[in-house]
Amino acid sequence: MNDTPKFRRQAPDARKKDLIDATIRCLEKKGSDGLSVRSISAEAGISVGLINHHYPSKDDLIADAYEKLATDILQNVINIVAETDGSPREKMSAFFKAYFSSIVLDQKFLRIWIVFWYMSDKSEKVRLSHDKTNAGFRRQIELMLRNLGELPEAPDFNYRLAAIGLSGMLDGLWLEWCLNPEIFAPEEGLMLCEGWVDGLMAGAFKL
Amino acid sequence: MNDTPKFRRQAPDARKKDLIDATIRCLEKKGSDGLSVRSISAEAGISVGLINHHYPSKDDLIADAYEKLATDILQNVINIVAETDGSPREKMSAFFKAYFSSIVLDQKFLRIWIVFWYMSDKSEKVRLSHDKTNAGFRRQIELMLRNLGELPEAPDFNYRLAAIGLSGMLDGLWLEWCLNPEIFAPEEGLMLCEGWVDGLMAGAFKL
DNA sequence: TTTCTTATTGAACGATCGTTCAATTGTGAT
DNA sequence: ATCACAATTGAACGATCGTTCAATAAGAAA
Repeated sequence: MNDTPKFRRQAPDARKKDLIDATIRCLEKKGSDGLSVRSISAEAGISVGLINHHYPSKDDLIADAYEKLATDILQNVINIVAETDGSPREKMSAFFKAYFSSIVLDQKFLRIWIVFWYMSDKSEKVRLSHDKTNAGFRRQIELMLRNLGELPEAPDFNYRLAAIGLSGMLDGLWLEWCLNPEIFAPEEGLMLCEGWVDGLMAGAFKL
Repeated sequence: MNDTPKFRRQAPDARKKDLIDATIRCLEKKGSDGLSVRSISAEAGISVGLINHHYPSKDDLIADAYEKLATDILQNVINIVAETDGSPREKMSAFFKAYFSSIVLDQKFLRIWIVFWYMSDKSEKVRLSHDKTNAGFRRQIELMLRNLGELPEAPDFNYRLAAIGLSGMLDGLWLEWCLNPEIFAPEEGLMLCEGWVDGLMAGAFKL
């Protein structure tokens, strides 16, 4: 009679990938209102029950989505830096340019991040995803600063402390721009970070 | 027979103050789990219905609590700076010292702030409280930078841009320290900010 | 003491939440 | 073509949410 199937079966791994993507899309579009299993399953085009078939709880899905999105964003930036041939200083500039583009500087990301942070307070799983991705970001910053610091013309400075300062400034500017993009332009944020690194290389800080 | 009253009446203003305080205490203690009217009313020692008698909705109470807490914290810092006699540069240092003390740098505040940010996405009222208090913070930073810039030995720099850079660094370090206090010590954050201002006054940045 | 105002209570309501599970059905293996 | 497995469905459950509102009673005014 009716030979159009009511649903399509998928292998667990493929379905989980779909669910993760749907979760990210859902949080992008609806923010904290997109956090419910019904909202996510509607976005994924599947029934409510399927989420708990593939995940022990909603929190595990959120944690996976967190890790996927954060890793993707960082990887996008890293790829752009890797494609740039040049000195460590030029690579740092390439990093800033990518960071202050819509690859990172996008209000939808803060909208999602707030939900992740909110969930981190409730769920151990989400907090673990947070810690892992945060460490990856800081490691990347520190690596670039180390390459800078090993140049012959570079003054002595504390790599760890410099990485904290720079990622603090990056995070802070990202946060503030997302909270209110009218306060300053992305290029101004970029200029502030370039200036900070110039100051560092000129020995203006005692680190 | 029983002459101990079942409850004590309070004037609306006094009761609202109690509710605001209870909300802040509740969010401090329980984070996002302390957001419900039942949780808040239990903390305040009153019945569930009373909140909606004094506030049209829960969001209005949250917005009031946001504004109260943010204003109080900023005021505490301003008071300490005001008590400090000295040059604009010394006042800036007093500000940093207060900022990197538990007056501002306290994990419980981020826990509360995440709830506020989370609510900002849902409630226009909460977002207004956020915008207002954020502007007050930035205004204070810019004022101190202006006092610095008007010194005869100061180089020319853009006050607005400098305020964005400094408050970005302050916000970012606050956020990162609260997310994971083991990454760096408060004194290190203070040192980074002092170094940034020293660089600014030495003309290391082109702002 | 009596009256009147209104702050306060707490049960009730409808909505929504995450999760469960028996029934269904797509799909590859036989 | 048939079987067996398991991916998928969707109704149902109990918990919790914010809000409403009729009943109550505290406390000032008369």
